[in-house]
Amino acid sequence: MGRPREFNADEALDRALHVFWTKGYAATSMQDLLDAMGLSKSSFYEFFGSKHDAFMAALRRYGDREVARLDATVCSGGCARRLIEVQLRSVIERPSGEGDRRGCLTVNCAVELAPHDPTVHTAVSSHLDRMEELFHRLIARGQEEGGISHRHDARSLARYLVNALCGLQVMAKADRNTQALDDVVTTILAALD
Amino acid sequence: MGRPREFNADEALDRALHVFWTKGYAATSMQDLLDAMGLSKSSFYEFFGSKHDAFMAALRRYGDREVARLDATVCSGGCARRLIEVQLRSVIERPSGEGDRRGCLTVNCAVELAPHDPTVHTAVSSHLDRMEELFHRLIARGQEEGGISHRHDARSLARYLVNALCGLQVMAKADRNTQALDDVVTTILAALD
DNA sequence: CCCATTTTGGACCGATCGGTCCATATTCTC
DNA sequence: GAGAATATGGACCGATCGGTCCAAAATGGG
Repeated sequence: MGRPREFNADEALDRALHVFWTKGYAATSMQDLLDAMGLSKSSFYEFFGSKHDAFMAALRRYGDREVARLDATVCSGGCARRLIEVQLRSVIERPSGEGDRRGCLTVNCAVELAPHDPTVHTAVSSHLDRMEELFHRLIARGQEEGGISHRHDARSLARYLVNALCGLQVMAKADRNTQALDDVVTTILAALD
Repeated sequence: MGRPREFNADEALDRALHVFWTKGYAATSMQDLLDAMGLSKSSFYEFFGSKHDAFMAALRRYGDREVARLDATVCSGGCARRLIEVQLRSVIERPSGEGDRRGCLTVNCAVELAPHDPTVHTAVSSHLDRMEELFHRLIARGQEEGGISHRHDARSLARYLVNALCGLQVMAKADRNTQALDDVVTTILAALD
């Protein structure tokens, strides 16, 4: 009953996600959002509540997706050591000149908003926790299978990798040269030997 | 000749730096700046040109200071390995509840602005380059003295440490728990053995 | 076909944005 | 103390900020 919605809510949220991801929260205006989402102000406020609400929805969707992606990787059953390498390299392999260098939305939010916005802080923490957990599982498996040494315990290695990954996200945003990033990944991975 | 300035330009810039560092560029309004710096709009625009100009001046001052600090550390002649550990721990040792979790302004800018602002990108690159260079010197010395192994070459280790440091800055902003950060630092440092 | 229900476009809101401008205030030189 | 030079306070600018509101439009059920 009632007038039917003229837009796809999922798609609209994805477009909002893309804008926030590219420009950051503060630098994104309502007009930016409405233009990208292709809906009117009243529809936006009806369905998303506020700029901040929409942002939180987008951030949570982003986190869930990233976690699901890593989860699928972990469950794929490939060589743990190799899967970790692929995960690290995927961060730096976007060609230097390419596009917006959006980086990782969670890292972006950790930097821009987490210190002052408890809601964002919670979402960021949750994402990092889940990433750490998945890496932990992956590393434990790698250690059982022998591809990863027991020099460090799995928990420490998981935390270490999350940290390294966040560092790489920053390096990629700063557009560091490819050779340097390659050195970094190689050195990071040596901790698994 | 002419009416004398009523404020200290260095001090005013430092106050602006503090605001940008705490709130980020976009979230800092002119009013925020004027309040913190204690000067009028006309004085601000007379001496700093624009919000963006003032920001760049603050960012460069910050970078120079951080580089000078690390340089002093490197030149202090202490045990290289130990100096590196201190440098890493200094990032995470601010009590979790304390203050604003401002992190590192260069990392903040790399994330918020570098992808879209060439001037910022240049300043960030310069800072990271100089940090890498100082770490390189420190590591090379540590390898000569024997406190750091030759398992990795000094250049790669320097880049690896810059990356790790940026990761820790993100973790600190996200207010990760102390135990986890400690694990990370320990694991990072193992690369020097 | 009419009404209840829901969505939509867009006018409108006060506040604030970064920035300009100028009259006034304060100094120094002569 | 007159006049050149510089600094300051604050009025003022158009644009934009995030958000509200309501009349018009579009649907389904009766």
